[in-house]
Amino acid sequence: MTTPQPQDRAQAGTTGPARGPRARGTRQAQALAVALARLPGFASAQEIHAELRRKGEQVGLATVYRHLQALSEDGSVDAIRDASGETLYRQCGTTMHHHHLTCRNCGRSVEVEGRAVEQWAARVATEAGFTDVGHTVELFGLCPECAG
Amino acid sequence: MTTPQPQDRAQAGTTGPARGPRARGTRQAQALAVALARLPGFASAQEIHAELRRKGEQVGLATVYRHLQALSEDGSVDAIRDASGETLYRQCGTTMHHHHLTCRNCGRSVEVEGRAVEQWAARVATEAGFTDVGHTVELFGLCPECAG
DNA sequence: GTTCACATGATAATGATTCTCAATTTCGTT
DNA sequence: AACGAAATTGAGAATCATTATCATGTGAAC
Repeated sequence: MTTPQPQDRAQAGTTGPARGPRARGTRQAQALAVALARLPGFASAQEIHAELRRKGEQVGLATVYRHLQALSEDGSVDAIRDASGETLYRQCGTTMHHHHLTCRNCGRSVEVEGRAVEQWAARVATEAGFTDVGHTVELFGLCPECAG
Repeated sequence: MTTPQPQDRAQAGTTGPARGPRARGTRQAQALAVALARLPGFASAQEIHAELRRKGEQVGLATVYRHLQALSEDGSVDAIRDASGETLYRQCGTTMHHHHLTCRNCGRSVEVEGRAVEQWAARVATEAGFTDVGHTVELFGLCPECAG
């Protein structure tokens, strides 16, 4: 995952109202919440949308994107990018800062802590005189299941 | 940067002939080489292309993409992704494995070594039973110049 | 039951990247 | 110099995930 970084475009610093939906009461929001809770690893918005349709849920693609983006922004779900640049989402067990070891085949992932990395990043940043430094640290490999 | 990972699409394992151009003799390839050598940090393919045009070089966008991809594949240039997902390229001083501390404002970057990170990654991967593990580690911040 | 702010979704728009394929260029060989 | 096969180039079309539009739906407060 990535440490908080200022967004490029809209409301960069302004603590204005969030963009996406906030209420969890709608049928669509609940369906998405259930799907996310079941997912054992990272999945793309497209995959999650397809999964919802498969289960008979009537949810629009745009809505899936909107919710995932909103959830991602307030830290409810983590977002990473796969090798092809596609964004993958996952609901993690903790809200605390952590990283992921993700299977590049099935998406299953393990949450890992990286105290050593945090310290290394902080030291390197200071030495170079950079400020407001955030880091992106992701591990991709083959899980025991997919290794066979 | 990222440790070598199997490509998704074309010739995944086959040590077949590379896809992009190989000869450096063309006017376009040289112009790109010069531009890359001058660049003090990461820049997108679009930016590099624009820069070439600005200098009067007649080079097509597709050609810039092709060369950057080819150079990136054989390790001549490093590629990372910015916050918006766009790919940025840079010719680094070393071919050895390293990471970057990049200014998210001007693109200027510092090459940093991360022995600590490599070891952490290896340990975490082993503990989880994952194999063929690669990592993505990038630092983004504001350089001293852009901080003011 | 009326109202209204927010949520939804079909569809269009965006934008980086890749693909197509005919025209051009390179370079070793005459 | 000239030839010709093979590689390179590039304008424009095609991809494809993501975002923007905006008309319509919907739930909660009054």
